[in-house]
Amino acid sequence: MLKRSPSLTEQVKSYLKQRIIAAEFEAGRIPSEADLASEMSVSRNTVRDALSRLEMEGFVVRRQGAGTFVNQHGLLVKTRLEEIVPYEILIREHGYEPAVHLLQVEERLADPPLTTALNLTPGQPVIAVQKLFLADTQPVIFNQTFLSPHMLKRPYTADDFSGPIYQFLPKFCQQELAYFFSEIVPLIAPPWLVERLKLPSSPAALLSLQEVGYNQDNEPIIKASSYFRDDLLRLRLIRRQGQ
Amino acid sequence: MLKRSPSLTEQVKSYLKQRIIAAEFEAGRIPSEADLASEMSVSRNTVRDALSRLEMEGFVVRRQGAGTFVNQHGLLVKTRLEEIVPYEILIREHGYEPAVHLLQVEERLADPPLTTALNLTPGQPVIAVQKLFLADTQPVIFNQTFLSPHMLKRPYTADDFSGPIYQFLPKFCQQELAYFFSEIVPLIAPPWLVERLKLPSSPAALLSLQEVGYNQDNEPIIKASSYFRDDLLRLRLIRRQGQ
DNA sequence: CAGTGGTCTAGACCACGGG
DNA sequence: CCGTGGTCTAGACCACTGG
Repeated sequence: MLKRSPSLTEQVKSYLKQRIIAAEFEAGRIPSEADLASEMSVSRNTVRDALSRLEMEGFVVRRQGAGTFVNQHGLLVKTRLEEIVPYEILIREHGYEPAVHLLQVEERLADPPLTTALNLTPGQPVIAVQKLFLADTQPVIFNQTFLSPHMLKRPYTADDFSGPIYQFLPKFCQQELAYFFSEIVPLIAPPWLVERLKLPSSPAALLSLQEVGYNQDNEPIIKASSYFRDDLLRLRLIRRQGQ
Repeated sequence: MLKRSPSLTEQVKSYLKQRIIAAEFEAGRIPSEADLASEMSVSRNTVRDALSRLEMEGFVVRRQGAGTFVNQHGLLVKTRLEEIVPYEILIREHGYEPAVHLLQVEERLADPPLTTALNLTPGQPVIAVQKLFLADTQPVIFNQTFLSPHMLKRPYTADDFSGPIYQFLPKFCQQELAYFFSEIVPLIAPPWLVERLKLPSSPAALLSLQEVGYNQDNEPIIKASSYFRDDLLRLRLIRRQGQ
């Protein structure tokens, strides 16, 4: 427990997470911050940072004066929408075996809303990537992603898009995806989505995520639309008091 | 800038937020952490905590080696789903004048799913509260909240439910709402919702939030279902890399 | 290279919980 | 009352950005 890079805080966090998942703590009670600090020979602040993140993620609850405890409810639910997670993982955590079909990778002209969202000049092309995610052979997520080819630092083939876009970006564009800005939109599946997702009944309600991704310099770099079958997947979220 | 409670961090945060909104920073550049610290005579850690929160909320971006900057994109969007915010505020920030109709407050028997969610024993009653939120006289949110009457420390009247439930809880139950655990569900409005929300067309897609609220002791205390007209309101979210 | 944010430490005091 | 988490300080070193 002395290396750098994962940060110390990160190491402490994953160590504790591991012990929590292994149910190593009696009655869900986690040792005091001071004890953990001396046990791992780090400062109490480092332990506190790690515990804060675990609390944000719903793994523990802290009560002033009483102690820190495992959050049984939070443990049951692993996938939370406020975190960017590969859709494969989301599918697996719902109990299905995930698969991805790369449907299409093509360059085309950006339409005006896309031009605005990505800060392009009119008439510029975009790369459009379409993917279909399966859960145990059933289609569950349709995803369409757009990015500007002028970010590319080296040539690509369609196959390079088979993984998550935020793994493509560092490799081919020397960009990092810092965050997504997402709108959650319910909709009645239009015919083309009924067909793509092989929806059993129609009309069917779908959840859609309309998002713009930003890099570290806070510039919009990708636009993505995803459509979820809600009968097989459920998006979850922890909401806290603001301020 | 020396009082206690709100915490120093909180004071620094709202001071900076204020200056950001007033666009007081040249070219969106925020002074260095060291400068801010000495300017306000607090430690750099306190400044950093405040900036971290502002970053989480999308108000600023930080770049190692470069500096801290106002996030223009984040400023445009004020209401974020991961924060518990009164629906009135959400409606106002969408540009409408909010209003609330308290439709019903009644005690009834808890059905089995509710019994499970709130950890009740079968046959126990619950208080059911129904509210309708209007945006400029148009119905936009229908909300139904359930809580167990055995938490009540003193008698209530229906009117006591006219504000947000998390203002009722401290007063009447000596409980604090720590967080909501929420599922986001799209649905096709059933007839009773078409009627309640006066939906102009049918079938219409709605967004629904199915949530369970927990207190500081991590016990479930309320269950709430909300239904949003998505043509008037849009739920937004910032998603970041996990880990 | 100087200046920035990122991480970590050691120590202090406070507010609250529960016995 | 003691032990817990909550807050804050002062100082250190590192990694990175930009000129």
